[in-house]
Amino acid sequence: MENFGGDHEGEFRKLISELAEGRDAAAKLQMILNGPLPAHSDHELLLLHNVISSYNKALAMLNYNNPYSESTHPVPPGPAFGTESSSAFTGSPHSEEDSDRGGDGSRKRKAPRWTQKVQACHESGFEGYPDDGYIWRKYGQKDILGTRYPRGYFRCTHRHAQGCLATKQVQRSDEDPNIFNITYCRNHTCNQPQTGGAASHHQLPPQNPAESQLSINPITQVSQQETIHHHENHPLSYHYFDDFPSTTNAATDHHHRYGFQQHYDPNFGWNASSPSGFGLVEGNQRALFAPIYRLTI
DNA sequence: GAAATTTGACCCAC
DNA sequence: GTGGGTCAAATTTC
Repeated sequence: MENFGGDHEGEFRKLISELAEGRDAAAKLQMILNGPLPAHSDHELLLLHNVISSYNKALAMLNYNNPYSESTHPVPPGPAFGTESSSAFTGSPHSEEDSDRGGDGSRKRKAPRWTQKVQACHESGFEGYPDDGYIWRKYGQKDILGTRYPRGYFRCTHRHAQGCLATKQVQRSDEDPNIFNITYCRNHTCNQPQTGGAASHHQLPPQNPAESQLSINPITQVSQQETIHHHENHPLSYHYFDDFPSTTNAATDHHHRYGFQQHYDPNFGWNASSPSGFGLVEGNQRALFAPIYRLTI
């Protein structure tokens, strides 16, 4: 934001801080309204939803133009990018892979990573981590030192067919088993169906924030519920929660459309075998997810 | 039978 | 040497 040039860094940060506080407050209110207490009208929820969305968009705009951010494109992806995902695949998978291997053939890479914390708020005992619109295939699971829950390793199901190198790691939070830490690595380069499924309504594809910045869709962004953390070096850390109107129909439709499968693991929760661990909602159960993004490049 | 998951082994960075 | 990430064979599911 050009108005924050010169010596206005403090003002800029203060402005974002105020916006973030407002959004947090609205988010808390939304969580209450979405809680187990008697249902509130859709109109009320929609209004609140719009408030949060406005905060988010303001923050996104400010941050995008933030000259003080140490990250070139610090705004992480939002759940609403699903339908826009294909246009965001601008990265070169080969170059990423090359950089991953550091030129010496090493499997350990330093590809950009970004972490999404997803809170599964459930009323019925069902829990899981949200669909991000992509179909993942689990290729490993490991117990991580110092953590209570194992870490699951997923790769894009089109890895071989289309050479998509996107991977993600899913691990339950020690502090709150309802929170899943999902670390994405590499953007998708495949052409997975994103339209029509529940995913496109709830969760953005796991795009590297550094590359998805320019594809913000303010319309779909309205239906987000997430908390955003900035790059670890970024002075700001803001959150926003947005409604996750996971209707039963949407979830089951997605299930049928993509052959949705999940298995419950007592340690790991819902283990998704296909569309990326979406919190399957059955019957009249309603699930809310609050993703938390943190760029960890 | 095809596709996905599980799980032990292997490789590599620290 | 240790821990994290990936591979690949075995197993399971559809």
